Amino acid sequence: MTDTSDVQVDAERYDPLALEPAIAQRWHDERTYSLSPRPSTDRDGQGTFYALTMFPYPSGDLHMGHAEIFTIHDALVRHLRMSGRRVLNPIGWDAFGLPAENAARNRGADPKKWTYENIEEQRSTIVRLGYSFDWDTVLRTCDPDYYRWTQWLFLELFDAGLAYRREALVNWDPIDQTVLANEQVVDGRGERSGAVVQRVPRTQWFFRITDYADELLDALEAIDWPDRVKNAQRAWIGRSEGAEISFQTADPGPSGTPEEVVVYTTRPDTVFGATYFVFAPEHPIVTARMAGNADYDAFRDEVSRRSEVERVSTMSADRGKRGVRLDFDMVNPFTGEPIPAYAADYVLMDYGTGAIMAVPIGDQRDFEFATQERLEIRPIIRPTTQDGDLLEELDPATMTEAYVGPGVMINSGEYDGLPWEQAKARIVADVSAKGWGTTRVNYRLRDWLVSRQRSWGPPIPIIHCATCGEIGVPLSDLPVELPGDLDFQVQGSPLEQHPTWKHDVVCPQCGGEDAVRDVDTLDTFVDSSWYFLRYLSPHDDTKAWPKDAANAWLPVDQYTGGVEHAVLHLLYSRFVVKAMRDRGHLAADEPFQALLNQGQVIMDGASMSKSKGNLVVPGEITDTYGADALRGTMLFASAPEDDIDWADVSPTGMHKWLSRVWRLTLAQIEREASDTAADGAEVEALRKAVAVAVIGVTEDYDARKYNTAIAKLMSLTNAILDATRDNSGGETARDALETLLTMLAPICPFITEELWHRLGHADSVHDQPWPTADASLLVEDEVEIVVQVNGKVRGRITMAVGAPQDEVVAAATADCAVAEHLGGEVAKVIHVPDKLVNLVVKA
RNA sequence: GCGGGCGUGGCGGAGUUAGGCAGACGCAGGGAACUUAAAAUUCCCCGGGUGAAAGCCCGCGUGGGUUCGAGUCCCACCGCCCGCACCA
Repeated sequence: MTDTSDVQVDAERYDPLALEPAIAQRWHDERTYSLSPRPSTDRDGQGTFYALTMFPYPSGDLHMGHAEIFTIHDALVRHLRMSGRRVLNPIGWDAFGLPAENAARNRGADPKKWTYENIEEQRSTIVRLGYSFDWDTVLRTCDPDYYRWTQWLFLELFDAGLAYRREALVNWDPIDQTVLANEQVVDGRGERSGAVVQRVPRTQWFFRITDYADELLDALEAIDWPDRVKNAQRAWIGRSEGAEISFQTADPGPSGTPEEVVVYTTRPDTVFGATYFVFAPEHPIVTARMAGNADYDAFRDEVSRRSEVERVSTMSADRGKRGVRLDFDMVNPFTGEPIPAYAADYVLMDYGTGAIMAVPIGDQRDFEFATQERLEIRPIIRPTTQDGDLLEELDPATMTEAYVGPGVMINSGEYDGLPWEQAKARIVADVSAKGWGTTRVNYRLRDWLVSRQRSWGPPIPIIHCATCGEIGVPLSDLPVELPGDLDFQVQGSPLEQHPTWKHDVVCPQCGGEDAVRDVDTLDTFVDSSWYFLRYLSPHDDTKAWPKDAANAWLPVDQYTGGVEHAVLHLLYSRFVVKAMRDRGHLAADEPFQALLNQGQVIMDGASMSKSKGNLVVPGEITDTYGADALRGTMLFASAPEDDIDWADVSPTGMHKWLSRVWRLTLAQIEREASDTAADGAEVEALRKAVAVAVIGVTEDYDARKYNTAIAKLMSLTNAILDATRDNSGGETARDALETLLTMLAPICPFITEELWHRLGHADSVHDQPWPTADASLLVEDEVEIVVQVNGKVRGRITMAVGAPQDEVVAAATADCAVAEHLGGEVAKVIHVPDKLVNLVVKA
């Protein structure tokens, strides 16, 4: 700061730090942006807009990523309000989760206190940055009056048969003694402990999201989301069409009759090439037959324990496959031949049926395993071109990879000579006719594992009764509250090891005392899968949300957030909405109609982190240049979807521009106060500049292109400067400034509010209607026409609007600069009226 | 490997929806005015080559194609980024 004590300053300097905090606090304390009437009482969807931003996780103060998402979102929201929409713009916190528990475990913190302190810190930063949230709708997923309804949601799904318990292989961290979510496993190791994660069987709760696989896939067509997110969900769901075919064991087996084993295949046409058979190592038929075989147990244990690490650490193509020959054969139903059975790590128990017919000629994985184990590779297809012309026969002795192209069947009995698509259809039909199998659709998507051996989450509201089994806690007993005296220093789950919590219960159905609470909590993604519904009535203690309000407000019109949730939160929320729709609690098919993925804020090409020493926090920028400059800098840097490298941007430049706006406005007020305000010679140019700016900036706001909107506002600022350079400027200059402030308000809410008041307005700039342009100012009598010769620009001429082609050509050929290039006869003329004329000359 | 996206000045980026003046707007840099000086502010220059200048030539990853005309459309290739990854 310069020392101004002995310098006479003409005008007050722009000092955002002096004016922003008071305005920010007033907006918060007076609930300036609360929606009234409340959404829960609103019955009319007309003119309403539900703007949602992914709620923050309170792991510390706000970081630059939060500032980016909120800044984009707030510009959208403030613009919509000025355009006359009633906007629901809620905020809350995704407040359950692992970091609070880790803070408790490592530092002895109380997770509740730790969480609420972080929330308060984030809240004050959000307020300071001027984000216009509705402070009446605040929710925290760790509040009992929120998770009460998360538990209700669980019980709804339980009643519907969509929540169930079964044994599954889960990620087990042997150091922390706990199950980890997939996203907590990085490169096969526990995110926190660094231990190699094991796959262990455990009985867990699941949501039956696979019931909705088809709808989750098909309904993507109708929502306005970025393609990369839709594609990620399509890949995650992974629909494939094929057939199930039943094979039999070659021997009678324990029961005296051959056992049936069903395989799934997308290439039933290649069944004659199935020269061996592979089971997943955990397949029940194999484990039954290999029981007591210590070598096999060792093999199976090693495969299941190491598979996760290998999956991420090695390219699949480079990795050898591990398998063992089993002591029995299977029979290929089409050839009647016995084929050897194997168990191998490349067949997964939880996809398809956990067993495959192996066709080395036509499947790369089978080809690799067959080569490795010296198994027969039988050609059953002769390659053809796409058009069906025969190519050379395959020679297994010299092949280096499986053949997956088109062809006609050979060595395939009655199907010989058929093109492969026809063979596929015939074989599928015959499989059904003979009772050997059926067509089948399979999904990569697995059911959603929701239970966690954690203690900072909603307890699963189930009581296990020795007599009645799994019984839901009655609604009147919700919430099942977390005890306040958990000991986070214990090994394993504090909730499970609490002295009384688990056993202090009777069966709600039979009243029996031989009952215990479920000691697991729900995944934090369950909390966030429905919070956008709770925003409609966050304090209602009679229901999770009002159905009619949900029908009026859903789907969310615009959802803004990071792409890291492409297949987790965004898929889970879609499932929950569809399930709740089918339970009759709401009408919408989808939670989020439109999605905007903002880019990341990085530093010097790398993601920011404390350990890299490249961390910039919003507070640092706000304390130097103010919130307006931070917001403007972020929006000006690039389109919302693109990453921002903070090393490349300039809050100084933004501050300089805002200072210029400040000075121009104060100069206008000065002129008006001294009665010298009169428009100068540039008045027409300024009026036109305003009209051009209004049209362009409005288009940019509608397209969410805030970077170019700011560029146009800067141009308008320059036009005002030019028009008032001689200290002239009356009505027109005031109008231009007011238009500028109005259109800048969604981006820089503080300086615009302050200057708006200084210009003599008692109301808020944020309550002004969005400006419209006087289009008549843009009607011209003359236009500049670009003259090209053979497509190259050679000159420009000024013509009357609507000038006919012959006049334009005459003027163009008369232009000396153009004439120079007219070496020959004009063979052709391309005339785009009022824009361009291209004279084509023969060489 | 499969799927998706992106390549424009020293830098961030405009322009790509609909083919029609490439480099808007800014940052960084250079010069000037004002000032005792500095800061602040204001003005000028700022893709490469050539030229005193006007201008001319080249230029949007590379190579082709379509077109009167291509950063924009089509084909091939190169590079980078992001998903998924033994899913039968």
